[in-house]
Amino acid sequence: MNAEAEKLKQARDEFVAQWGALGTQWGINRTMAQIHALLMTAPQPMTTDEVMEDLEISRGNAHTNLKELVAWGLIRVVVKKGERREFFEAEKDVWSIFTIVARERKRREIEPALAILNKCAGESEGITTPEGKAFHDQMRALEDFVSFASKMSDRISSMKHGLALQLATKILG
Amino acid sequence: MNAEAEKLKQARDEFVAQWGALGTQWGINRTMAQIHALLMTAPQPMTTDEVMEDLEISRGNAHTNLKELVAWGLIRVVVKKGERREFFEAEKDVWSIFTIVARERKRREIEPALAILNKCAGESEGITTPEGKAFHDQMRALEDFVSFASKMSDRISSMKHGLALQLATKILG
DNA sequence: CCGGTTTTTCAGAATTTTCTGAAAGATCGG
DNA sequence: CCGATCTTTCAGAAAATTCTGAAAAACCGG
Repeated sequence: MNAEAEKLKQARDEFVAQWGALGTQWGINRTMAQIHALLMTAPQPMTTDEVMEDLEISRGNAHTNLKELVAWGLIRVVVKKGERREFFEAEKDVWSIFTIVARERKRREIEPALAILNKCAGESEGITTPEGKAFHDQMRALEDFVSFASKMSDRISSMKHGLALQLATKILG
Repeated sequence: MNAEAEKLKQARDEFVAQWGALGTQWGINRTMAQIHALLMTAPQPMTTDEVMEDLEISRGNAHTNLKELVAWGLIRVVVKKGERREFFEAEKDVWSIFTIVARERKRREIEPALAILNKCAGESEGITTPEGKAFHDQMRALEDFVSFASKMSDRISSMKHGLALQLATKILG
């Protein structure tokens, strides 16, 4: 292997390792983040066995996390002519990745929060004590804000990349 | 205890329990989220012992998570005249809570990501193979996007609540 | 300084999450 | 239908995280 290929391999390995460590912070498990990093920087779609070998993980682990990434929509299954094995390929466009992650986070973080707030606000509706009133108001304030954030997230995610950028320019400018 | 107080207690207990469960999804530990929920809905600042008793947790656990919440800025220490014990009080304003969480998430999620991307982009600079070029481009694209998101987050967080709402109206309208 | 109170720390226990490896299930060409 | 290949599942192992409880440290009025 020549010097350039060696340098590339090193940089890529580092990216995969570090991205995996970072995944933990994001509430995503290490392996899933590593596979994602690996596929995002793979020149070709990869098989389960290649992923296993590259990351030195078990088949079960590779399989589960590959399917999870497919469920998120961050990677796709690719079938090749004359090949029975499945190949996996990552979405590489950053705006697409962003909208996918935003959608998933909304589903897992925003929507359950809204449900709780709405329920608690409802249950404390009409209580006449000062404490009850304060609690109710606090729930409503949180609910309003979260609901508002949810709508913003939808709106931005549904924009085309260019349009979002244009909006951003206005905000940053 | 009368019916209204009972109803309130139930609603609040549910909020604390559910918010705690939700915390897990957010990458925050259950106890920390529960304490936060408890203090956000407390009519008065609370002591460590009150928090312990209310959530049925150990002193060590209560202490560690209270201090962690103080470090985040989500709660404050309050000293009362003639009292040696510390009391804790939560920030209740939703916009303040949002900016604190946004700032912390940026620090823990965005900044480390930027560092990795920048390093890997640098290391792969100037590699002439097609794979090397593709890797470098991917790193730069990710870096640009994350850096951009970081700036947006700063800009929005530093707005006054009213101004943010005004901007939001423009986006949603 | 003393005795009482409150805060802090941390080793080991408990719990939760993730991973392995092997077995079972599916798919396919012949 | 068979044998080969690939995919899926899952019980138990391993690892990571969180919690307890008790001891140590800090603090304070007198």
